Amino acid sequence: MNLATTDKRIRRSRRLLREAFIEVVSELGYEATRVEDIIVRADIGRTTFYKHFKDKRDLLEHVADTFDSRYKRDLNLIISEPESFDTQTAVAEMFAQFAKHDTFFRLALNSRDVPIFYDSVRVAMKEMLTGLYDRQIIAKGYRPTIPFEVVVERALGTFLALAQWWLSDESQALYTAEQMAEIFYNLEEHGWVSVMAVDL
Amino acid sequence: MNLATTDKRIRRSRRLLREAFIEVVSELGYEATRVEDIIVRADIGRTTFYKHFKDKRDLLEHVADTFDSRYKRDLNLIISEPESFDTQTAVAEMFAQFAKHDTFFRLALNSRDVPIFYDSVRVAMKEMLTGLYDRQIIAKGYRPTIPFEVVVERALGTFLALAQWWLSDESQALYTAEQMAEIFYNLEEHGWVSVMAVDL
DNA sequence: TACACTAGCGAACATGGTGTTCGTTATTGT
DNA sequence: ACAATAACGAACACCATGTTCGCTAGTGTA
Repeated sequence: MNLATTDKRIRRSRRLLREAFIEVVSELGYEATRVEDIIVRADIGRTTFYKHFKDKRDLLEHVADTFDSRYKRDLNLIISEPESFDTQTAVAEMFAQFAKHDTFFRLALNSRDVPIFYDSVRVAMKEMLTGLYDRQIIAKGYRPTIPFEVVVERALGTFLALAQWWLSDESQALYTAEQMAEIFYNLEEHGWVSVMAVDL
Repeated sequence: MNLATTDKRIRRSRRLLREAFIEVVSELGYEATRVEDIIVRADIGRTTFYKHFKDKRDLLEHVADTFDSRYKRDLNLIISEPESFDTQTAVAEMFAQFAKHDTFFRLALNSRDVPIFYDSVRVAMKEMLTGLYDRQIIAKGYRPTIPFEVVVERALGTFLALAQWWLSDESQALYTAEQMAEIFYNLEEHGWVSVMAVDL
């Protein structure tokens, strides 16, 4: 796909198409979105669209790749830094990334209509959590009685459920990324009762 | 949709279309499948297809509904029985249902290409868990500090991760449905460390 | 069994989105 | 300044969709 073109016109066209794609798909859903809708929104000629992309699917993958490389770069920085060996700090950084690219993540998590987005996010987050739990298990000499895979899948489910809720509505205003990480930590470490208060 | 028609021809046509749908979509994937492919495989006239279904999506939903009604009946019986007020017993019954209809559930949990199958299972399980957690929260006077919705979504993630693992490979031989329910209970109640042993 | 009903059928058709071609104009990198 | 080429719009062929119509064949019921 040769992303790093020098020609301004090419970069501009692709950027406009990416932006229009996210907008229109957010409104209509992937299936219902037509190429026509995208190029009208982007104010780009029909010919130009097909010069860059084979079809709607091709653009979808391009958009997914673009976002992937954007937050994966940041996330990889997080893993490599020594202070992120603390789980809570690392998870807080993950939530911060979600807030930073919230348009994309909101689309990815909410519409099961665009499975590629959801999957790519899922895979990236799973890698993160796998690394984090791996460290803890080694550090503390734990030995899983059920497959490690299942422990991670479960933590991933928790993380994505929290993230989805955090991005929806206006709940980002209620909790900071650090507070979300704390909730995640409590749920994982102490079970669901840890997020319950008791009425007298 | 009036599923229980008396006319043999109607039942036959719909059955042939359901069967053809599953076959063709398995081979080509949902997106790439055309109505043309389905009616050729089913050996059904074009007119007949559109007499029964609005479009490809409509048939998809009909197929999902058909599978749904096969296991939902059993699950609804579980909720209504008094002994299932105990969470662990109810969850064990849910695992037992997965084992009973394992062909369908294995398909639904693994196939990402036909999200509606996965979704319908997800929705059914979510209803179950919502009922169970609702009871516990009321019984113990708990007051959630994060949305009840998120607690349930998280439990659902745990349940589905365990179920998917249990159905795959031959791990059904390793644990019984009751033991899986115990693992689920420990994870939910006491956190992930509860399924870890410690090396000396 | 007879008969009214209607599902299934194929052929033909309108519709609408897809992806391509071509000659012209505008913008870019060097 | 200029050669290269991206963007453009209009026109087009193509193909899957979904509908219409007159006819045939299978079905439930009396």
